[in-house]
Amino acid sequence: MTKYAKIILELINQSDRHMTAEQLFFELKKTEPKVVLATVYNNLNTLCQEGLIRRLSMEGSADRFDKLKKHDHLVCKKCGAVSDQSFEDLTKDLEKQLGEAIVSYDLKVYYLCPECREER
Amino acid sequence: MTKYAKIILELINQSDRHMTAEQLFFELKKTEPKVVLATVYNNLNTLCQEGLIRRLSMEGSADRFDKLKKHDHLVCKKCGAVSDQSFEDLTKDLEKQLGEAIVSYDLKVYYLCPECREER
DNA sequence: ATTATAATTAGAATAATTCTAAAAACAGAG
DNA sequence: CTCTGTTTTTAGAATTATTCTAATTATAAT
Repeated sequence: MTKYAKIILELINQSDRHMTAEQLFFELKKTEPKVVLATVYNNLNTLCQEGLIRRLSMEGSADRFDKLKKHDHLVCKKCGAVSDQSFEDLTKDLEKQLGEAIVSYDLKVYYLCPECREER
Repeated sequence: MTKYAKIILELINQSDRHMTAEQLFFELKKTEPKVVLATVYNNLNTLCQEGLIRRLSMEGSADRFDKLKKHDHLVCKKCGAVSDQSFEDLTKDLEKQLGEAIVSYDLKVYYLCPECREER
């Protein structure tokens, strides 16, 4: 594992924001000012391929990257904010039903986050 | 509802392919040779806003558009092929648990489609 | 130290999508 | 009908996210 890959992986694992490549790039720059956006993209791609992080493709905005630990996502339909949520009881069943053939799954639940709900 | 919006909506509702804007554009062109890609994008956006179709954002490829009828998706992790699937028993529970606050949800199950599995 | 291999950089290239301004189509009032 | 205002469509430039290519730098192995 390369230098930058290691730091990027830590950034993702330590934060519970769901950062885009660009946001990770800015974080990374704080300690590694020489790094370049393409490097972040490259490393994110290899980390995904190696199955060390998870890519979340979002409607209407750039992909976000997340730790592996299994969980689902609540996504605000209005502002796009993402938060973690576990629908364990349900997804346990899901996994059982799906069986071996399944590689993974992605459950996104869309709602209006508290802030956006007030604005209405 | 405008002329092209109507045809696009029909194309989506009549097919069970999960077409990208570009694929829809080529379909549309068969009967409406003058239409332009931007028009397809515009109409897809308004159809989505009006809640008449559903946008599926896919990992690593362009958004696909789908009819409203509630169902889930099986996505081949390798070639990206999308097919419909209903995990009704599970998602009924999901909806019950989620309750009022929820706008919608999106469940994608990743697997290896029969073709890709053979290739291995 | 020398060479081979892999990682990073810089920046051009690409793909998907949006934006802008002009042209065309349509709809209603006279 | 014909004029006028509004909406839709068009053409193409612009933008955003991402990938690619080639050169450079760093790392590891001999």
